Amino acid sequence: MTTTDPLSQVFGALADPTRRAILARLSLGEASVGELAKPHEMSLAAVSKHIKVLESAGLIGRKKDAQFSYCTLVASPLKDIQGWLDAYRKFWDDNLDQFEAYLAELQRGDPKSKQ
Amino acid sequence: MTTTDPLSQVFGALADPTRRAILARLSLGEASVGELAKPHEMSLAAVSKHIKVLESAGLIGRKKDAQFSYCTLVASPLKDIQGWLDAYRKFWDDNLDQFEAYLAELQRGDPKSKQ
DNA sequence: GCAATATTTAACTAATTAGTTTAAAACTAA
DNA sequence: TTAGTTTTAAACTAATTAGTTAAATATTGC
Repeated sequence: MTTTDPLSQVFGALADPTRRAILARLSLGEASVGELAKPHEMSLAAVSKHIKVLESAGLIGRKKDAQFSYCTLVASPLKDIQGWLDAYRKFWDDNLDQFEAYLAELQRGDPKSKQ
Repeated sequence: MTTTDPLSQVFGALADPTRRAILARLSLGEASVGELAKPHEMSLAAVSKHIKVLESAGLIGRKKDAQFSYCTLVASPLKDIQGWLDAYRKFWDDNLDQFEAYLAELQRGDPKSKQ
């Protein structure tokens, strides 16, 4: 990810299981860096860096309280990904597939489709 | 992306604007490596590598014909991403927000929601 | 002020990535 | 067979990434 366009940053941030696990944890509610680090086997500093990547991508927000840094999920970049995906949904959406098959049948004049 | 889990591979493949442009082109129909490379300023070899990354992630399929290699979009990994995203949709989907608010109102017995 | 806690930064290493140019491979057509 | 076309592979460089440990920073409570 040499480029810095926002979508690449978000996709890049999600391209790591530790970071996705952090987001999954945050979907249950805010947590401090230490709490987020606990389930992972790497050092706290490593998790701190992962959190920074997520923060740079806009996927988490932070609130400092005393010596703690509380993280919260920010979903808007995920919505952007959803928007990008929308252009491709027609390639896998079963309902749409069926609809297209139905249209194709109509064009062929296949009698099965007429009842 | 040191890890090799499929979701990380797909997210990683999408974390590059050249590769997303290639997918966008393929959404219009199959194309050879040369055709895919034409709009990009980098060398053909570089585009060939990008295509390989997309192929490894399962996002494109290939069909060899004479000296040409024709690429096609394979959308199933995008469907997997959609599935992953689904867990987070509630954090940004306005309709769902409204639906939840509606449910909450029902539970409260708020008279406004009853007609 | 001092000790303890929470987090980040610095310095470093090893691996990966994205690109280059050049060469090789596979095929076509004359 | 030879020349041209398409694509991939090899060898290389420069930059980035993911991790480490150790030190620094910031805050609390005594």
